[in-house]
Amino acid sequence: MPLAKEEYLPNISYDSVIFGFSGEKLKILILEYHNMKTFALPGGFVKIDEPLDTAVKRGLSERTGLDELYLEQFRTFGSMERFSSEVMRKILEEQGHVVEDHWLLGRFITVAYYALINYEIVVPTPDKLSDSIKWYDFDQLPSLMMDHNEIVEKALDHLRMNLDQKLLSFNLLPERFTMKELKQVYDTILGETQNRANFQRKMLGLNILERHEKLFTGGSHKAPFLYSFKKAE
Amino acid sequence: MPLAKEEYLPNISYDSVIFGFSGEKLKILILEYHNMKTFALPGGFVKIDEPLDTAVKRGLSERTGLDELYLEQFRTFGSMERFSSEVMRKILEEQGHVVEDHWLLGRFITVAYYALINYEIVVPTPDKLSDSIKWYDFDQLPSLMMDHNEIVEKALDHLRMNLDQKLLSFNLLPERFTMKELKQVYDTILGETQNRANFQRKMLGLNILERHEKLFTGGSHKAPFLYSFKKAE
DNA sequence: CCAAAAGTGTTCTTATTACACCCATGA
DNA sequence: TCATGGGTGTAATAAGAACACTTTTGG
Repeated sequence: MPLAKEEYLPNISYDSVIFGFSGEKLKILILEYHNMKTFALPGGFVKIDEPLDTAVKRGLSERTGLDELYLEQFRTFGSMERFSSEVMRKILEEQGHVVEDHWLLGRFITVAYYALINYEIVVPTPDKLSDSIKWYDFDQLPSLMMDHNEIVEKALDHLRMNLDQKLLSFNLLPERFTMKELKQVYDTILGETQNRANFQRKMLGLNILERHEKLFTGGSHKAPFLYSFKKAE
Repeated sequence: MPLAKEEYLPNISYDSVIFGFSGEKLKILILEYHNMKTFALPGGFVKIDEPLDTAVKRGLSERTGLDELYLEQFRTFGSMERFSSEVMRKILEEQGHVVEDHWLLGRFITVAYYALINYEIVVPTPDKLSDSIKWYDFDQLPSLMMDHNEIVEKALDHLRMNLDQKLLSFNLLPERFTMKELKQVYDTILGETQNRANFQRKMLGLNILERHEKLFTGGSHKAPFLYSFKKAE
């Protein structure tokens, strides 16, 4: 029996905003409940004896197949407006659960996390209550259940802050990458085009990059250097 | 019956780091459990139908007598190490509660908030489980229960970030204040002395201050201007 | 007239920005 | 030798830090 009452803490959930990037567009992982036209962020619950962080990692690993994800907690949402038992009731009925007094119908306080990954190396897997999970372009998100649209906005605000220090942790780029690829990550996430020359100088000035051999692509132009993030310090 | 099981969400608590300032030292509000030599941050629990933010405001209002406090949520702590039922058991026994299977002995995920107030206008009131609550100098905190020392450190990190925008919201200074008083707030919270001339220029440059009449203290020196924060925009 | 504290100026240094220039590459 | 993209240079401006100078005040 999945989601048994005895296994989980009641009234506490987590929701995760999983940003995906692969060269050009910023995407977000959204799941859809079976036959419901109801969209939501991938989330889950915390087991009785499980650390919160572990619960989130477990849930994401199940849905993306990735371990070693860099997750950042950014906010906990606990208003009453965010709770709507009607939607949850329909979802449970659709699944054939006994609905009266089901613990999932209660009010939940949710801890929100975000992650950033390369969506090309991920095959999303739906959870027990939903039947589809897909990447959506960030600027074409459907309307999400409860306060999930608000959670996405707040997540992006946090992602944009101090991107420099975070990019090291996200394993978003290949081991070795060009300055152009790195700039493309910034441009997409920040939603604005940086100046090429100044971006290069700023990145090199941060002293977090190591320069390697040049990359010859066959294009009729100067070959760019490859870089990698410096290990440790 | 206080803290009845039916009234509150289980497994969820909040803890608050209440910074106090009044001219020179930064202090923190710490409570001590009866006869226990156990020190803790003031915290509390969320009622079944109560928004999280409201619960925190309620708890703080009970302990400081202040409403309209500006509270900022900064992190949620959910590890297993933070939970130690031994300490809680002793506290409950001391109060004469029936201890076996008490809901407060379970594992708690706690949402942490901080606030900053003028400690001279506050008479702290202990909560139901403790019998004393006092201001402690920030640099002379006792060892706190569970992970509360860690929570204090993290709170200070967040308080120090973007202090400019927050000072408006904290009702810390009197309606009208001198530049010297404002600088003293910064110096104390940031733990380092700012340059007087540059501080003045920076503050005036932020365009959040209104200049009023001069303050004549009787001191044998130039009288400083009084300032207030600009309302709205 | 003096000391103390407040206000303002000056200079030096360090980011940030915008744009120009030269170099390597393959067709 | 040309177009393309990549690397570096330069000048203008803005922001920050350090310190000096002048003004106001009461004794």
